Formats: sequence, C-alpha cells, structure tokens
Amino acid sequence: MPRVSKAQAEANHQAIEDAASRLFRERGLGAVTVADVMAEAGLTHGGFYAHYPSKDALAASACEAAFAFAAEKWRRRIDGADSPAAGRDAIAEGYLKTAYCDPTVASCPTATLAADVARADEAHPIKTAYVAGVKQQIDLLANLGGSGDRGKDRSAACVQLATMMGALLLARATHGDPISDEIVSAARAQLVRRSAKKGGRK
Amino acid sequence: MPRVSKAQAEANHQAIEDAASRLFRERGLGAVTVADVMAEAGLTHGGFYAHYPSKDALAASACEAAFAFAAEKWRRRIDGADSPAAGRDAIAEGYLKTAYCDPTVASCPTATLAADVARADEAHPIKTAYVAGVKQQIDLLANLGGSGDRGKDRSAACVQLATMMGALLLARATHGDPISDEIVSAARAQLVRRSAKKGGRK
DNA sequence: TGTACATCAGTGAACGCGCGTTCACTGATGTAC
DNA sequence: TGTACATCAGTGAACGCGCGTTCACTGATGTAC
Repeated sequence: MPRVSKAQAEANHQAIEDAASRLFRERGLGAVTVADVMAEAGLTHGGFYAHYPSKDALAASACEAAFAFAAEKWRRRIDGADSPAAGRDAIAEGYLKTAYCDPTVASCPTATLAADVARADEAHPIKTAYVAGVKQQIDLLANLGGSGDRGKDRSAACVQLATMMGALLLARATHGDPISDEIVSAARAQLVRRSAKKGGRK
Repeated sequence: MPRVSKAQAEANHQAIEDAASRLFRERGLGAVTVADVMAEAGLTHGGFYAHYPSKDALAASACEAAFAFAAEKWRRRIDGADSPAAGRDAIAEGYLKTAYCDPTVASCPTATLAADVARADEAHPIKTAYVAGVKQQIDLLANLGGSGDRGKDRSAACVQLATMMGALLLARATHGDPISDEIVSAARAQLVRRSAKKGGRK
C-alpha cells in the first residue's frame, strides 16, 4: 500500500533511525543490513533510499541520535544528583550497569561504535558524528570536576571515559567468564567513590 | 608449482598466521578476507583449507599468536625495568605509544579484537583465545602490584588494562581531531606516574 | 466543497559484486623397494 | 644409491549465498482548479 501520509512517512523515518541506532550498537555496522533495519521498522528494504542516500548516511544519523539519547540520560543523572561529584559517580554507575555488559544489548555509542568508527575511512560521515559525541561527553564530565583547574578536570574526564568504556568493552568481550564481572567491579570501585550510592528515584 | 617441501609448508603456515594476526588487528575480522590473508602470505586463496578448517579457526589461532607476541613484549618491558612499579609504567607507556593511536596500525589484541569477540557467538573459537589472553594480561599486571593485598592488586590491574585500552580505542576512533591526543595524554599522565620516564636502551 | 491528476513513499524483483568454501587438477616431494 | 610411485600443498576456477543499491510499478495522498 504505497504513498503514505506525510505524518506517516515522518514516523517511518524516525522508526528507521531508532531501529538503526539500536541495531548498529548491538551488532556493529557490518553485521546489520539495510534489510534488517527496514524490517525492524516494519518496512521492506526497497523503500530505504527514499529516506537516506546510503547505508553510511544512515549510520551517521543513527550515531548522532544515539549520542543525543545518551547525553539526555547523562543530564538526567546529573540533575538527579546532590552534587557535581555525585553526578559524575551516577554516570559511571549507570554506564557500568550489569545489563550493559551483555554484548547483545545496545549500550553507549562511544563504546559500541568505537571499533567501526576507527576503521571507517576518513570520508565516512559517521566519523564527524562520533567525534562530536565523544567531545560532548568529555565536556559534560569535565564540567562536573570542580577542582578549580580546568585542564585537570578535562584530564580526569578523559580518564573516566576511557576507563568506563574500556571496562565495558572488556566485560562484553569476556562475557560468560568470571573475569568479566571482576573487571566491571574493579572499574566501579575505582570510579564510584565520591558519594554514597543512591537508591534511585522510584 | 604445487607440492612444496615440509619445511616450506610449515613456513607458509607460519606466514599465514602472522599475516592474519596483523591484518585482523589492523582491520577487524570482518574486513579481512581469506584471500587477503593468503595474498599477504604470498599464496593463493584456494590453498587456505590445507592449513585451517575455516576462517574462524584462523581467527582463533591468530588471536592466540597476537596475545603471545604481546605477552613477550610486556615481559621484556618488565625485565628491563628497575622495579615492578616501573615495569607497570613501562607497559602503559608502550601501550599508549603515539603510533598505536593510528587506527591503521596493528596494536594490542585486547583492544583491536574486543568488539569482534564481543559480537562473535558463544561457539566461536576466538572467544576462548581472547579470554585466556585477557586473563594473562591481568595476571601479569597484578603481579607487579606489590600492595600486599592480592585483591587490590588485581583490581588495580583490571582498571589499568581498561583505562589503557579505552584510551587507545577512543584515540583511534577520534584520530585526526585534537581530542585524540588529549585523551592519550590524560591516560598517560594517569598511568605513568610511579617512576621517572626512562630513556630506553639504545 | 468537489473533482482530476501529478506526486512520491513504499513494494518486491533484479542487478552486481564480493566472500567463504569446494573441487578437479598439478607436479615436486618423499617414501618404499 | 637409484628408481617408481603415492602423497598432498598449492592453483585457479566455480559454487552459493548475502548484501547494497537500482528500478519499474502501485495507488493513496494532497494539490490545483
């Protein structure tokens, strides 16, 4: 049943982006086909090119959307915390949630797309989106530093992001072995230290 | 010119493994074809199955070889250091060498294969090799702890590995942007702190 | 408000291409005598 | 030490299959009058 209303077409566009954002983070760029994304959005693969010029362009949009979603989540954690330091801890706590250590679950784009982005060639549109996303995350974390030394705060933010992401990827890659939990626990102990663990809002 | 001497066949086998170890780390499992590996080893692709039963089996062997090579390198760094703490620093220093932040260069298998391993299904033979390799790296680092508390040493080793690997992957994925260097510098400042930077043996 | 028609989102088949794997064949190697 | 021959590492073409992309077609939408 072709020719769909403008509103429906826009909803479909969103559904495609949402599906791509999740699937790419779950399985990586190479393991997700255009047909997979379209099926997930309830459409057939032929119509894809009415929405995006190429799979690469979709990857860039999906990456951007994933970072926007993650940033929103981080901001909610910051707003719900009693202090900047507690906000920083809450982000680490959320990042290292056990569920995200399951490699079949879509988690932070910084971690799940890193390998694909590193290997994409310079011209791939996902590169720009990814770099912007990482910068935004580091800025967000650095703003919670409060050491008085801007450079120190940024440096600490870089280290925190690297540690969170490294721990998550290691845990995912070793999932099923006890070492996986050991790594996450160690990272959590290192990063969540400044404030008492909050029960969370019900 | 078929039927090659036993010695030559063994040399070819080694050449295939070496090529695979490097190419898989450079480009990831999916972006390297059997033909690529065989060409790199100076052979044609048809002969591959006389050496390995499948591409997956090659991936597992190559992963094992890469970890063995990395472990040897780490041990050399430890042996060349004045103290366990200095050895630990030397490993971090070597890990975060600028060259390895170029995403087209083969670096530590822990970092370069993590995404592929996490997404490989449970039965993939590379999984076993990878988990064993990560455990060995953590053991090596933990033995340099010397805090007197075994659990603390292991925890610190996990954090160090996660931070090194996270920083490397972030730097590779953001390569070309200033943030890339900023991340590596921050990680280096965090991890290389216990001993003076050695000039290295000439 | 009603009618005619151009638009274009979506369908499903098809096109190229590349990759993992198989296979018939080759001919130097290495063994049996 | 020589000779005959079975072995098997390597070759290159071919087989299936899957994927990104294209395309002719459809028919409800939404615009022009």
